[in-house]
This record gives sequence, structure tokens and C-alpha cells, in this order.
Amino acid sequence: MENYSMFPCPSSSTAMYNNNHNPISTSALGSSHNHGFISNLGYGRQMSSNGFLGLRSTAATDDQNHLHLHLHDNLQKRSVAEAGRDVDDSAGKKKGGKKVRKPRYAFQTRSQVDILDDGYRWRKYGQKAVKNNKFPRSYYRCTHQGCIVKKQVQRLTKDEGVVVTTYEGVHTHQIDKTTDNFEHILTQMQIYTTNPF
DNA sequence: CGCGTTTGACCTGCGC
DNA sequence: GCGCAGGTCAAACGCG
Repeated sequence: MENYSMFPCPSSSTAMYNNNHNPISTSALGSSHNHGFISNLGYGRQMSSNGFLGLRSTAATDDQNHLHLHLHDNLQKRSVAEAGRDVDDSAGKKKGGKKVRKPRYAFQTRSQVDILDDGYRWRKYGQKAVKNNKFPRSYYRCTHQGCIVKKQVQRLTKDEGVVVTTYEGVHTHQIDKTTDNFEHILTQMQIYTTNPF
């Protein structure tokens, strides 16, 4: 749980569509806890070179900002602890028992499709059945040379319309699909939080 | 042929 | 120590 951050986003009741012309229903999204992180970035802006919209620092200050992730099912302490294991040598060592792990950012997206086109190219490297979840979790890596960003995609059992996408690491390169920008991404996804604060 | 997906085996950490 | 569950690997396979 420690290293997730959620990014509340202004919600809308407007129906949206993604690249595949599949509807992204936003009607069920809550709006009472809008902290407006996304809106601070500016619409139509190119993704920042660190590859994650310049938001990475928020995870490091997770405790201060109370940006705790509240996932419905299984993306909880176990997965976080496990994720630390595979952190590359460049980023994390477990000397003396202290592990340093990359921050992870989790989005909850109400979407008919699992894969959100965020402009980067991803290669699937695994899929696992998750306990207490009838949907498998998929594991993706960025295919850009030298980029070690990973993401996990999982649909919630309790709400089949919700897709949880967890990013780990930051991109070391520009976005691959230059036609995509943040505005485009927003047309594909709506992010909301279950945080009770 | 190159790239991406699938999938079972394997590895690792945590809880009991 | 053992079992479970999450995460990764890699060979096989499919597709353009």
C-alpha cells in the first residue's frame, strides 16, 4: 500500500469514447473528492520527458499528502511488497533489509477496454490469475530501448467496469505516438478515487 | 521474419 | 519451515 498514489480527476457524466470507439462510461464516477491533480498539468500538453506527466514526486510524498491508494480487491500490501523484488539494480537494492522501490501510480478507470492507449508501446510479459478476482492481472513493459517502465492492468471483480492500471517507474524517453497527447488520453479515461478523505 | 501474446514453470517474500 | 500468492521468465505460437 505504501507506494501507490491515486490521481483524482474531475469527473464528468459525459459519455466518452476511446480509440476503438468503445464507450467509456463516466456516469458512475464520484466527484466529491476532486483534488484536481490532473487539471494542473494543462490540457493538450505533450507528455513530459519523464514519461509520467510530471507527477512522480507525489508518490514519494505519499504519506504527507495522504494519497493512499484504496483498491477494491487485491492490489494491496502483498503486491507492493512483491514488486520490490524485481526492482532493477539501478533503482533498488535490498542491502541491510532496506528496500528501495520505485513509486507506483495506480489509476482506476471506468472503461470497457483494459488497455488504455497512453501513447507508449507496451509488451505484455505475463498474466496471472489473482486471488478473489475472476479477472486476471496483466503485466506490461515499455518496449522502448532502455526504458524499464512497467504497468499492470487489472479489472475489478466488484465492479467489472473498473480497470486498475498501475504504473511503475518513469519513462526515459518521449512518448512514442506523437499524435497522442494528454488531452487525447483524457478522452479515453476518467480517473476517480475511492478515498474517503 | 520480426514483433507481440500466451502460458506454464519458476522465483521470491510473507504469513502462519 | 511450509504453503500461498504475486511477479517474472522464456519457449511456443500467432499475426501482419
